[in-house]
Amino acid sequence: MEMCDNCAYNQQVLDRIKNEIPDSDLTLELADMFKVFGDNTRIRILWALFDKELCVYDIAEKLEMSQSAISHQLKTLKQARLIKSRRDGKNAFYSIDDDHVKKIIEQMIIHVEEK
Amino acid sequence: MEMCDNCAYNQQVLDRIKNEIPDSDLTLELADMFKVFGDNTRIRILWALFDKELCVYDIAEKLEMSQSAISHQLKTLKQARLIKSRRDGKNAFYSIDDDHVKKIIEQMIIHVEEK
DNA sequence: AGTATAATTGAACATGTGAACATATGAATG
DNA sequence: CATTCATATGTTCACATGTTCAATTATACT
Repeated sequence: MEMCDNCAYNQQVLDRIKNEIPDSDLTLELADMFKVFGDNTRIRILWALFDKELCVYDIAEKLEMSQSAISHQLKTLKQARLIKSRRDGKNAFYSIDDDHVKKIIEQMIIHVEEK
Repeated sequence: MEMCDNCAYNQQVLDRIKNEIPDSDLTLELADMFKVFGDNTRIRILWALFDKELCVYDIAEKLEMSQSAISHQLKTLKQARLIKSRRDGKNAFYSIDDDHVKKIIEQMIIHVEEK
C-alpha cells in the first residue's frame, strides 16, 4: 500500500518513540494533555464544538449542565489551548482552536471500538 | 495529495464525529481511556515497552521507582488492555497489547510539539 | 442609574488517584 | 518444606479533580 505524505510524517514520529524514554519534560507534557481529554464533560464539550461555534449557554443546555460547571471546564480547555473564545455582546463564543483535537479523539475512537 | 487507505479510514471516523454528541457510553469510554494515558508514570512505562518486553524489576529500575508503584500501574494498564503479561518462572514480562497505543501517543506528540 | 442576562470566579464539598509502606502470594531452589 | 526472589495486593495518606453554590463581573437595554 502506498503511504501518503501525512502517514509518512506520522511514521517519523513513531520511529522516534522507539528510542529511549525522553526526559520527564515531554512525558509530563503528554500526560497533562491526556488528562485534559480524560473527562467526560470535556469530551462532550469538544464534541459539541467540532463543527460549530457555541456560547456557554448553548453548551450548558445541550449537555444539560450548569453554566458554572461548563464555564469551569471551558477554562481548562482554553488553558490547554484546545479551544478559543470570542466575545460578542453578552455572549462568549467558544470554538476548537486546534486541528489535532479531532485527530486525537479519532485515534482513541478507533482504539476503543476495535477492542 | 493522494490519500492512502489508512487516512481514508480515519476520515470515515472524523466524519462521524461531526454529528450529534453520542450517548455517554462512548464519551465515558473515551474519557476513561484518556485517563489511563494521563499519568506520567504510565506514559513512561508504555514508552519503555514500545520496542521490547520487560519484567517488573527492569521497568522499576529504568524508571527509578519502587516495584510496588510499577506493579500498581501495570495493573491499571493491563485492565485497560494496553499491555499484556506473560509469566516465565519467577518473572512477569509485560509488553504492549495494542497496535494503537503508539499511534495514540504519536498523535499527542504531534499536538504538543506544534503548540 | 437600574435591571436583566451571560459568564466568570472562588470556596466548599465529595470523590478519585498515585505513591509509600507493609504484607501476602507464587515460583524456583536448596 | 523452608527460604529466597519476583511480583502482587491492601491500607493509608496526601493531593488533585469536578461539581455546586454564592458572589462578582461584564454587557445590553429601558
